Amino acid sequence: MAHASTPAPPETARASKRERILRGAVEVFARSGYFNAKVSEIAKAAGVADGTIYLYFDGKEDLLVTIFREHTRNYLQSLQRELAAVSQPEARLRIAIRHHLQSLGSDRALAVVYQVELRHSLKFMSLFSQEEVAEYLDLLRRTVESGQKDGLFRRGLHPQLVAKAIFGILDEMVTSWMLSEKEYPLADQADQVADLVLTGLSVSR
Amino acid sequence: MAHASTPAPPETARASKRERILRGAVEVFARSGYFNAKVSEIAKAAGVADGTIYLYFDGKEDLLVTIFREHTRNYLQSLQRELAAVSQPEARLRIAIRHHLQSLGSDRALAVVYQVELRHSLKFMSLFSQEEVAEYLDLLRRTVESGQKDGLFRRGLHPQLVAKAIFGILDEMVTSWMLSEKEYPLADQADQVADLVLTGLSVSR
Amino acid sequence: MAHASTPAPPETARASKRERILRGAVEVFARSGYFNAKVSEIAKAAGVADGTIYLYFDGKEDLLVTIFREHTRNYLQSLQRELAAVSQPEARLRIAIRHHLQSLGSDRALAVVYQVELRHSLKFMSLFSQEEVAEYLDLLRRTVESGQKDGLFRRGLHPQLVAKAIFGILDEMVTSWMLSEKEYPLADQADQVADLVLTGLSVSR
Amino acid sequence: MAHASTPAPPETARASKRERILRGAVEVFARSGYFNAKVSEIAKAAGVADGTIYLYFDGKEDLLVTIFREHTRNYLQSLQRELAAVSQPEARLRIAIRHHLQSLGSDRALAVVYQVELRHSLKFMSLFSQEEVAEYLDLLRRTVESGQKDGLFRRGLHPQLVAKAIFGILDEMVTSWMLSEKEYPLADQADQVADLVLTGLSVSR
DNA sequence: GATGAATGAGGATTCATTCAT
DNA sequence: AATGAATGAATCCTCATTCAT
Repeated sequence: MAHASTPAPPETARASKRERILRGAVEVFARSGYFNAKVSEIAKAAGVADGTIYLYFDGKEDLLVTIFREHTRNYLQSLQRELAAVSQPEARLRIAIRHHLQSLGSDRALAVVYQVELRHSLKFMSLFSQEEVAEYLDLLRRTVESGQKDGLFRRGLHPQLVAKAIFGILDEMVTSWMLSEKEYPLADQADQVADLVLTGLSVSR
Repeated sequence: MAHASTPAPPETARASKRERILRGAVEVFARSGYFNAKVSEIAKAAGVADGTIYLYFDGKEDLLVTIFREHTRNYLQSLQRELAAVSQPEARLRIAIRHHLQSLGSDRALAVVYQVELRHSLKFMSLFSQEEVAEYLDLLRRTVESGQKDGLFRRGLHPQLVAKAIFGILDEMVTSWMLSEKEYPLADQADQVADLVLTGLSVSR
Repeated sequence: MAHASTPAPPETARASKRERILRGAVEVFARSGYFNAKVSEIAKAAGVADGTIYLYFDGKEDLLVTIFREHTRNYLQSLQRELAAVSQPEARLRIAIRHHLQSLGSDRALAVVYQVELRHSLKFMSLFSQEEVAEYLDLLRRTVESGQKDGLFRRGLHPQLVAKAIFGILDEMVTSWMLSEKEYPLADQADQVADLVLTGLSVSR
Repeated sequence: MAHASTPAPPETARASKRERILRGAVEVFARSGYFNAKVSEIAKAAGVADGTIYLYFDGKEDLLVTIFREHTRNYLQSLQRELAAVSQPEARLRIAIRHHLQSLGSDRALAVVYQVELRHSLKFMSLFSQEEVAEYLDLLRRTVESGQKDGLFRRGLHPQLVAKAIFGILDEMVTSWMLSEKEYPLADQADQVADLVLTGLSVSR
């Protein structure tokens, strides 16, 4: 496609350089923490020169924001794909719960960035709770509401509160797993957690 | 009470200086974030010279650790005092939930330190999840267990998981409140949250 | 002598406090070096409060200057006392050489202060070469001159140069001993050094 | 000589930056003393940014050590070159004496660093008396020994002691010159000092 | 596009000195 | 006279970012 003569970083080389930098950042942030992470360390982990990072990103902070945005977007997209064909509220919650635990449980470094590094400051925390995460909470809330409307879930519980509670439970599970020295697979808890949540939501007979 | 003339920095002057420094640290950490907080800013907030901080603490990090330890200790002690005379598991959980939301809901700066600044690094996160917090989780777990044994709470739910879930829900409520731009009193949610939790635990009829 | 009622630091207590501070300073300077020595360390070594040092001295620098001045004065006085009854130039040089090596060889901490700490800066070096030390060099020079006049010492050697040479030799012997890990008595070299010097000065037959 | 266009900081630019920093350090150490010397002053003297110094050296202390090591190495190498073709012990000593006085006498700032700043602490003093300086003393000692074996120098004098004495005399001459306010050329004393030493060593007739 | 040498702002901490008691 | 808590000036070094090549 490129008929240029000289170097001509093919599309993919460029893409992979950007990805390598992001991956390097995830690993270095997870290992050292955002504030202690050195840009030069990230460059080394990515196999590029320090200055190269600034060709792709605005700086250290932009790396963190980008990691958050891209992973959250991917996360939401794949979740929505999985939910597309499922309308049953209970099943939808089970899928969401498993998806949450699987996504972060499959990449400890990414989990550390999500559970620890992204909460470095009020600024990031706000970022965290806006937009994408708000959308995620909304998705949970609507599912709860629809379950209540269908008479599947107990009414009387404020759907927004329930959505936050589910998020809080999942968040705590991930954090707890991430800090644990035992190496259990996080997704193994999906059924238990789903049982807990659905039991809590279930209509008493 | 002291009739002596000279003795100088009476017990309380010294104590209050220490407290002023800790309070200054809470406020500056909440405002600027731990890493961006300048020791000189804390000193100014406390009304002491920069160097004075080092007469009372080992450094910036020690301030954060001390804030955590002392508040958590106080928190646990006052909770245990409130629970001393209460044996009914439902009532105990209601008290714990309200206590949690009240403690952090009455001091936004402290809440920021707890929800954000203490989670700066894996190191602090670990600190956070050890000892005092572990004791707190344990208290919740034992209450759940005793409710299950008494037939008040649904069996089949793993008590440790339930304890984590309760903690996760509370944690999320505090974070959500802390980040919210609305100024609602956090403790007002105590009943709702307690209902949510107790409903989830209740034995179906 | 003091009929005062209360504390009444008797003459000697005061004197000894001053001496204790100076001795503490010699030891701490020798151990840590002048710049790394902390005033509070000296106070501790002397068994007084930090502030007390400032009742007796103008500060850290004054301590070093005072140590130098007082020891050098004592040194010169005792040397002059020993030389008072001796007129023979050879004997006078032998006495001076032994006296030099004995004085510093009997107190390694003091030797360190003299050979190392006093040479911290051009300012101290100048102090070192002025006044008392100049007087010492002069004493050596006059002895050499008188030996030459008497025909005991070879003429043709510039007396001032010889005096500096003798001082240089002695200085090097002290430094070498001070740095040596072996624990030989420095004064044992007095005769050898004196032989060396006197041989060099002796008239060829 | 280099026809390449881009390669950037040519060997010499880099080398000269390093040299400029070292020279700046010599001057600032001589002017202010090691402890009072500010790294930023050295950077200014060298015409580089503060941080640049840390690209070439480990820190302030490393600068002092490097100055010492490199100058001493150069000194010894040029001395050995001068002595290579000279076997006569008297001539060898004359050359060594002149070389010593010339080297330090041609650079007052360097002399200050050698005579004053390097003796800041026992640690540096030890450095000073190890390795290179030990090699220098050895060279003097062997020359004395060989003169004694040849019957040129008086026996009965301990060669090691004589070597130290020569070093002490030279050291004192340099210090004395360095502190003097008169601006006499130090090397002018070479013959006088050599006469003094050789006279002292000469066999009586 | 890529490099990496150079920059220089920024801050935690130490410690000599003061002074109220 | 003695204390020692308090002060606050002073500086080394790090590291995110730039830009000439």
